[in-house]
Amino acid sequence: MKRKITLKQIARELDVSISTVSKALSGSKEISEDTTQKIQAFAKLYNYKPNNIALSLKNRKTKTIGILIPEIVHHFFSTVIRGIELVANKRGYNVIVGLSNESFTKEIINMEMLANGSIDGFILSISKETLLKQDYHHFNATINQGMPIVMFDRVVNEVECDKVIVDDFNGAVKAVNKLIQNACKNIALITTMDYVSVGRLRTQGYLEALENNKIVADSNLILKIDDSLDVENHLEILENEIQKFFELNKKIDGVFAVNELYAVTAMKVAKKLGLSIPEDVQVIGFTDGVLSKHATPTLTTVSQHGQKMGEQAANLLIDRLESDNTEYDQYIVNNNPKSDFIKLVIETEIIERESTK
Amino acid sequence: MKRKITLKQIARELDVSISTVSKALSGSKEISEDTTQKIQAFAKLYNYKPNNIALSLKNRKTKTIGILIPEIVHHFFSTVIRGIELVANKRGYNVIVGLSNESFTKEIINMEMLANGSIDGFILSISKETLLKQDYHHFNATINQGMPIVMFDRVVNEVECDKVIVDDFNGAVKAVNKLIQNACKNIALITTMDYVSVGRLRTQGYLEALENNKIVADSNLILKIDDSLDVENHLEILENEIQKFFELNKKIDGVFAVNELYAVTAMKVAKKLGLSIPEDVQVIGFTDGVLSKHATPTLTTVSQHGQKMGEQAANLLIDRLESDNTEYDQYIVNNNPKSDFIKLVIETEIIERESTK
DNA sequence: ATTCTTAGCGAAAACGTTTTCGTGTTGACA
DNA sequence: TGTCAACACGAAAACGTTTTCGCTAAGAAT
Repeated sequence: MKRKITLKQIARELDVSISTVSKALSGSKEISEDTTQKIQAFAKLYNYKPNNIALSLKNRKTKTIGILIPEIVHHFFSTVIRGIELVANKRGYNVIVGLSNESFTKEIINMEMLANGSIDGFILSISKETLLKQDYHHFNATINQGMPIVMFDRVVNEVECDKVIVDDFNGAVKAVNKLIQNACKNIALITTMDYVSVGRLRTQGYLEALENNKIVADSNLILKIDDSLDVENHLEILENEIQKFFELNKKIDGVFAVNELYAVTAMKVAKKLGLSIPEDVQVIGFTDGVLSKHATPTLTTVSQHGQKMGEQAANLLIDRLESDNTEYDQYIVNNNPKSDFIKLVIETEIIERESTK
Repeated sequence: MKRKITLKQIARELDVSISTVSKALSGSKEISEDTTQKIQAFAKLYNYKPNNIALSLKNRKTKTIGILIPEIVHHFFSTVIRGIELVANKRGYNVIVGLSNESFTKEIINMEMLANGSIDGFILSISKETLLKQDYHHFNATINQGMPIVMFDRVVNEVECDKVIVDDFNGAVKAVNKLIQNACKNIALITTMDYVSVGRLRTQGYLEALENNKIVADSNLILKIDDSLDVENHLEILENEIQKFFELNKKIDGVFAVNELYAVTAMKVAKKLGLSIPEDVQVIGFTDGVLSKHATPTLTTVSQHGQKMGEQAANLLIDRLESDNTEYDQYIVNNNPKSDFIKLVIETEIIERESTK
């Protein structure tokens, strides 16, 4: 087994100095043609590649991006990672992943583990617990140490940094508008109980669309699911809740759900109750994941373009990293309220499938 | 903005030497109580944390694991990552992710990007293209440089390293046995065309189970899908193929599919043809993903325990990294054919749901 | 009074780079 | 013959650590 070769070894072997080797390999014209040839050949033979860690230390940049997300077994988040990895790789960066598992503490631990030189900047989405606690000091502390952050999806005004969000509000408006255009008269909303997250914006969009169309919102038509409990593993509970909801509101002819799980479950229940989709009830769900594509009938959704979000976030971060750093420091030093942090809004798109007419 | 503070700065500020600061912070009893107190207080005040890159360079280990997988928007792979991240974090390691996107070249590029000091070892699953090419030199080259690799799921005998695999063969046997016990007489197999991957083992398991039960395999009951084309985005093609298959083989009363997509599509088609599940046809799919859980009816599956695979793989790798390295080097140097590389087999489990009786 | 310990600290090397600044040799030119 | 430029290369610093070794001074032991 031959360990990776270093400049020093090449130098010793070829009886020149380390500096000469370094220069020869970078093609400096300070070194004679002869020596350069010899050194390059030798290096190639032994497959010399500069040690990244040494470079990182010297350059004080790691060419690595830290991703910190609540969960990875999740269609949306994994598409975002794919987007980030795509442009990161293209631009010469690596990607290191940390999972907060929706926990405040794990989020902090992960940040501290990475913020000590391992990465050049963060791309993250805030954990539920952090959103509940409304404690964002760790983000600000990181930024104050000169490490840029780009937040996506679950963002927060209290932290000044670049952000990439999906237009939850207008996505919901579009969806509900579509149902209204499709002649739905009694549109139900299935949403989450906790109002901290993006769910709130989607609910607001629902209300806005109704109002715009001069429809009076009926609170009976709004079902709030307690998503603190682990729904994924207690599907019966979800199903029962939705079934009761349907039975209490027989007139429902349209459903807008804030995620695809609620949407497909609603379809399942509706079919069970003898309703046909889309004839009797039309359904639209937020988030375009695997479930939507393969449900029967296939589900019309509001796509969030996760991959695109990831790409944009990565570009934003790398642009910032590679722009003149003194500039960035200025922002921080001045604590300039109208500093030009960018907030990118990714437009949603309605993917029409069989669950709507 | 205050950049992260270093030992040197603390030393200068407190008018001691760098070594003294380092020792004081690590609680060396070489330093007097007084000085230690003073230094520790100062360090805490300025939130000193040692620079990871410098430590990596000094210790010649990064405490980082490289994961290289074909795809991340994929339930199985993301559960594996979750498992890896879990134990990695617990044992003080970070996790850096590279995606090969099923491409041989991207796999190599990614490996080279990471193998130059950025990580201590790899956990990877081989890309389809690499399996087709049967070119594994990059794996062996990496191992020869002293960097351990743990392969999972898609492994290959040509590379000597630790491996974690799921028992595809027996998983398939179990599944088909279950169908037979449930009185299925004509069990169809829906598998993939390319015989390189794990699909082959599952097919063999199917055949074995039939034979064990003295059932003669009928080649008409085997449908091979060409998975070189992008099935996910051309569901109609898949659906049509399966429909034709069903129409040609009316006697089918059981289906074993090598992945959940094929299984749910089979269910969809069966229902369309007026067959009820599980009364007329029973279905079992390999891989327990989101689709299975939410299909109607819910799908009985062979679970691969992805998270567990990830955990085992991570433990294997970290054990190797932290065991006396000279030992490991021995294996490589001697190129010992019966060297104790470990091959862990994760047992599959049948998750019974509504698609079987 | 001399030697020996020991406590408390600093200097320096090492990890693997890149880069700046010297330095010695050669040949040309006056 | 002496001066100078150009060429080819090496020494050393720097990035931020840890650790080994050495040094000094004070007190203990002889």
